[in-house]
Amino acid sequence: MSLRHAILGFLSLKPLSGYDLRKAMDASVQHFWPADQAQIYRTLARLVADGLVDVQDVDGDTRQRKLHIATAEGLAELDDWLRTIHPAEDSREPFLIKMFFGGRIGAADVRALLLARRGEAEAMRTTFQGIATSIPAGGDLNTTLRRATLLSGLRHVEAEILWIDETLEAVE
Amino acid sequence: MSLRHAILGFLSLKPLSGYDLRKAMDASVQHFWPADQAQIYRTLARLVADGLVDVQDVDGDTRQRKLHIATAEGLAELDDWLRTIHPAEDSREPFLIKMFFGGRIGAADVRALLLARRGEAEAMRTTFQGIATSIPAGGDLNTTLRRATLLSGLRHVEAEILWIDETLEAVE
DNA sequence: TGCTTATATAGGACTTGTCATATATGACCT
DNA sequence: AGGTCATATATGACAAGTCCTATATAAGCA
Repeated sequence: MSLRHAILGFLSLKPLSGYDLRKAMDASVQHFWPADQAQIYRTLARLVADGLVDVQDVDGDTRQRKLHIATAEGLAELDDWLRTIHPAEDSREPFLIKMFFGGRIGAADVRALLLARRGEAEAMRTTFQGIATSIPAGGDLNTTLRRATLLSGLRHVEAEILWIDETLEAVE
Repeated sequence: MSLRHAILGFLSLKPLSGYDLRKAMDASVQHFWPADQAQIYRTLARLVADGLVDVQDVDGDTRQRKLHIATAEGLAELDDWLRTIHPAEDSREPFLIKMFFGGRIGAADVRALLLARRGEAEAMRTTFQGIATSIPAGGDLNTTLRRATLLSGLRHVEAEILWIDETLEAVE
């Protein structure tokens, strides 16, 4: 249920419409929290119902957007969540299921799967590197942490590429 | 929808009851595909309805278990899936959302989150290392690939630990 | 003027997975 | 004989997310 808190996080920065929220998330946290448009609106509605977010219709504007503002309770809830130490959630890796039963399809086909994945990982590495170098190290805490979320993605694709090469060699 | 294929994979090795399946999955693929008991039984029922798995009641046995056997179509479906190159799925990392908005709670609390996560990652590294060393390298394709799924987990926790240390330093 | 695109919100149907609970029996122990 | 544990299967209620579709308006362009 982290979308709730991701949304509260964005609203803690400034009031946003559902539409803006979607764009903001796509532009920043998409690689570790891809958000579905329908889900954003539904979660927003839920947050409003729970009193963690206020809505304000914008009439003076050109568009009929609904500005969402985090309430004091919303911010308190966000900070509580941020400070809580949650155990790591388990991840699902369909690709590893394929590897686990790869014996059925033989080494050649397994190599093809690994190479395809390697290509994807390389592309992601390039993307992450490009964005990461655009954020200089040594900024304030916010910048440092936002940079860190990117580096996390980068470190994991790097590890993935290394693992693929290692596995490719083992399958040889 | 990979549980379907994970199940087909296990049934391709030998017929199993839902109960056995759960134990087999917990003992081998749990770290990349944790399976819920209810979900296993429901998916099994679905596979039977789809003609990919046959059921056989075991009467002679002490227990009233239902042996599940992959049909020819089931195995064909499994192999098709194994050979298909699927694009990597996006992962959700609640922890990174916390990092992204960590500026709200300050460096000290962020460090606490990172250290807690580091502890978990270290524990997982130890577990993975223990199991990985029990599987010697250089076996047949099946063994190599099963070892590879473990090494994948190991490489990723290693990367995670490195990233945590890097981030801890940046937050200093 | 008409076409397309971006803005903006929302509901329906569905899938996957989780959590709790129900049920029943055989095995083992005291 | 009674209690507990492992075996074995299954359902109900729910949460979270995906995909598709509907709706409406403003902006920009040809």
